[in-house]
Amino acid sequence: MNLSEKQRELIERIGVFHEHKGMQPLVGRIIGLMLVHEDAEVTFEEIVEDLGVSKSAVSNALNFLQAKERIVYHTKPGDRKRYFKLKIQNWSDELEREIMDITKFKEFIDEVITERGKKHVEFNSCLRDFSNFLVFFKKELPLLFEKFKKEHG
Amino acid sequence: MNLSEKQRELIERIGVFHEHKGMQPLVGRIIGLMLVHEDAEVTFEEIVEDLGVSKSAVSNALNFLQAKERIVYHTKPGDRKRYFKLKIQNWSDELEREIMDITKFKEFIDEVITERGKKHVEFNSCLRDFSNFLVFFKKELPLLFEKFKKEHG
DNA sequence: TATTTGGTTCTTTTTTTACAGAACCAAGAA
DNA sequence: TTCTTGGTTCTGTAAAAAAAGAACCAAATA
Repeated sequence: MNLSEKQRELIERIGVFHEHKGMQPLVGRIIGLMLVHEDAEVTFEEIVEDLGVSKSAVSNALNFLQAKERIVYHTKPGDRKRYFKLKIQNWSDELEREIMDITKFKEFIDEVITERGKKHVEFNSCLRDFSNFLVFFKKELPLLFEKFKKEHG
Repeated sequence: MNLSEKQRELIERIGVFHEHKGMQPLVGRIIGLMLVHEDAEVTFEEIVEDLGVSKSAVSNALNFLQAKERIVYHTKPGDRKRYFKLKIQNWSDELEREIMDITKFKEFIDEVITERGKKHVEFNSCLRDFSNFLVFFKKELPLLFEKFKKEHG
């Protein structure tokens, strides 16, 4: 698509952001490219050209993104190319899942609580407090998402 | 402290959980050890012995955890050793920060919106929707944390 | 049937991460 | 003053992650 310097740099920053979430560099950059691309969709070879990476790397990255349900592709009649685009409709669900994953730490805390001796009363009580907070949080979070859906979308 | 097989295994799982957040393996295991340890605090050499790792690795990991304000240490009179423990009191603040970090993605979306052409109306409108959701979410999240603090702690 | 296209898979290479080991340093203790 | 202790720093290295490259495959085309 002949990206401007500004676009390239934005793609890089979006890439780094996703690296921090544990994604591999190219995966993040592909997300960036799809966001920035004027057509909002890209083909396999466009990625290879625009990001200057190998076919194998692109193949793996795209399959990963599909497995994670972050992208989908469609095809056009008489054209064997796949046109990939982001599944942005489900981003709020994605966000909810992501936050819920963080709260899975509660499982460990509870296990620690039952496993620990009674010795350190204050520490144990801190752990219980946080566990209780997570119970509260896990209950409230979905309500928050619903609230928005009612008020808006 | 002579850890049981069960404790070791729990430490490993807590370690892996933290690896998924981008921490390096040893850092996660140290957090696990501090959680499981009956004294709720550990010394430098205890970590070296219990986790079977080098002094340099421990030194780096502990300095990292201090820089991130995840641990603190105190000393005992006539004892040069440092006793490290988790700052668990601030875990809910930590969680709030962590979630807020995720929502920083809004900055990129907004930048993408201003940078993109008007061509793909639906895609653009999806982006705006999600950006608006994040505005809502960033406003509501702190209220949720406050709500708990009022109702409980 | 041979060739091109779009993409996959397998192996190799490069790069980065995570840690080990040794030398080192400062503060007490002997 | 020398030695020990608790910890740091620097350099090397093993292992893992990320990507390259080439061979490959299936579908469509010539």
